[in-house]
Amino acid sequence: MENDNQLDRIFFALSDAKRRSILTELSEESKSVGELANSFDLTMGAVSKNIIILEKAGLIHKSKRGRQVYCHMNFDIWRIVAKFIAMQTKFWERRLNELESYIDTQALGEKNGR
Amino acid sequence: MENDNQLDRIFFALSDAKRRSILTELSEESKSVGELANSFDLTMGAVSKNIIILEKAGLIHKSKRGRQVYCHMNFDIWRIVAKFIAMQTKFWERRLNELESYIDTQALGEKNGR
DNA sequence: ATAATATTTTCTATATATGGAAAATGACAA
DNA sequence: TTGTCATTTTCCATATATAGAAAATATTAT
Repeated sequence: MENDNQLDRIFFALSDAKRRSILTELSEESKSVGELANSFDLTMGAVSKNIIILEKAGLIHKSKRGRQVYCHMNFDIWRIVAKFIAMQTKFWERRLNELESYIDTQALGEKNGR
Repeated sequence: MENDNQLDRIFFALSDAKRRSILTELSEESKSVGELANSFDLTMGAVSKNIIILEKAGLIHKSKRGRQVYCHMNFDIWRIVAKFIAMQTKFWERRLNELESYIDTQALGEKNGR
């Protein structure tokens, strides 16, 4: 299963409260590494490293504006997580399948709209 | 956030492909530690340790039948994961909130029905 | 060119994760 | 009781994660 490593990286990235907080901030709005470092009690180096973990998991992506690096949430990656949940949970299966196809159409909209 | 450690444990438990495979097997049917050890190329000790990680995350629970320890999937724990996803993903928020209340009623049914 | 700013990388130390092998525990059977 | 089976625990070695501090890189400003 080639996709397994991707899930490994996603779930590992999510297994740390600091990284989840970073994601929560980024789900509000995109921020630079420095802005994120101010929000958390961490050096810039530490934040930078955590951001790389989130990036390798595909949960965020970066863009340069001047000397600042802005981090943006990748909303459509959550489709993979939802698919995994659907596989585990018999009860919700039908409901999550609906959700999944909804996400698929949203992901398309994302690619065209942003 | 007292709940953070719980999420840490859940996502960390899910960050390993072997443990996810164990969960997939258990979502089909409950199995003993030995049966699980046969399915994977691991010693019983190693499987036992991974099962403890899944247990501490609340993803499974155990029951003894004779000298065998049977592992059962905890379906309702996924509610917490779904809630986290909902917080991150603006687009699906409304859909996931529906899902969440569906899960809440299912979780109640679980407690009475099993 | 030089300085200042934002970020990444390197170095270092500490902590945690992992699994095998073997000892220990617990439960049943004769 | 003694032996056997299923599981857990301990011990050990190896690998990875983490963050701070300082050096390196890249970009803008003077």
